[in-house]
Amino acid sequence: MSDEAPEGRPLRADAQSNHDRLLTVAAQAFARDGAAASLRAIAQEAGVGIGTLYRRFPSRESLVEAVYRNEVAGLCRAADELIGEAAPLDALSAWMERFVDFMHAKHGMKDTLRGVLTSEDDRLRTRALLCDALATLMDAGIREGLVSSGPDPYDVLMTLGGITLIAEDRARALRMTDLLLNGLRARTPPLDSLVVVDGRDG
Amino acid sequence: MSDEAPEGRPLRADAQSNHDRLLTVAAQAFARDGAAASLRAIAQEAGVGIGTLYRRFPSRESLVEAVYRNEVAGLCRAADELIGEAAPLDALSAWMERFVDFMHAKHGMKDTLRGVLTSEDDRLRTRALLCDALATLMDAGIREGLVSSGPDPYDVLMTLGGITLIAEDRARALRMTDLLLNGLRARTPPLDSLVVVDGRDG
DNA sequence: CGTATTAGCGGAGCGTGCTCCGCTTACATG
DNA sequence: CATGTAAGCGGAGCACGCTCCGCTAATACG
Repeated sequence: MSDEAPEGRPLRADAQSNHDRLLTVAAQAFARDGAAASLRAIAQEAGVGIGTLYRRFPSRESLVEAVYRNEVAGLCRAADELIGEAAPLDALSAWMERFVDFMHAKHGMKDTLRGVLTSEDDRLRTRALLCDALATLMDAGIREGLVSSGPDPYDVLMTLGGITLIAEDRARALRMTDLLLNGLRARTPPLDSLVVVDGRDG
Repeated sequence: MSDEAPEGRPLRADAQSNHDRLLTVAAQAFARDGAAASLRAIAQEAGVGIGTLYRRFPSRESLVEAVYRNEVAGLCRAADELIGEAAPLDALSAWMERFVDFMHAKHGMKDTLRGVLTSEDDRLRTRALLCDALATLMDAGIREGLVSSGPDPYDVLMTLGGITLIAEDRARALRMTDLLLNGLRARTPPLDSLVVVDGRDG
């Protein structure tokens, strides 16, 4: 938990220790109580004042993001592995499933996670990380002509995020993901290389 | 504002009057302050206690839903009109655009609107209304072979809802909607009625 | 009209998120 | 080691959402 190294000059020793303790306690609290965990209680359990918590993590999102940063990073790394293991569309599908499962596991943190995905705050690098991972997966599909080159990966990520935000159960989320995936597929073969032989009315 | 007629025995006269006043005041408050409008303030301005507000509208969603019920009903009615006016896919696209605009206008009410869309509460008929409207639009497309018959309209509505929840700006929401629409399209024309005449490599 | 019943009322009260600012103390410097 | 200073601390305080329950008065009925 000491792997946090904020930019700028290093934190004062006591501040760093408080920071680390907050993260540890917050991780436990979120796991135990869900996103509804009281920030006041977290601060108290970590032995700091509520003011200290808010100075270090100005928004609930920033705390959540810090707690789950490693997990998200793992999700992003998985994209590269999947590309090596499966056909592009399968890799894309599998990654989206992992994304859904990750978000689903954070049950009750939906409002917070929306903040993570949409915040303008540059310090929240998570969004950019996810976006890169998805772009990599899409590119692999585009190179093989299986995925349309039109859609912006960011839009796709947001749609995926929207799905996980609103879907109550995993099964529905996966069906919705399929819908999205279908929308991503390139229309093959190209229309102008085709002709109708047995048209039964248009 | 007196068009509210809850099921069961009619409200006592004073209760009905309070109910109506709450709706009027809430509509103004939401328009003025967004979803963040203080329910306490609304109750006070309507001249009732906070307890009364919560008894009549147990959740924030239920109040929001009541305030916007008419608007949503109009949106649903528009589906039928659009079917008469435009080709199925265009009608579907146009309706989705109206949906996006409606939600966008309710800026800041995203958490609340998610509740309206996902709540299990049967008294919130809004979701069913929207679902029916969307199903009608999809059916029109299915009959002409333009829309895939696979996807459940509810899933589609949820995806649309997810898009409007997470998209910050209208343009992005519309691009995401296009993605969804693309996922809904039937693969036309049927593959087994086609033959490649001028394939330039797959 | 008089009365009983019960639908309806309203605010005290608890726990929440978040801000603000006077106090404390770790660290650089001599 | 002594000291100045600014980085850091922490909780009082405010407004909020929501619940609970004793009080009030509208209505049904004789």
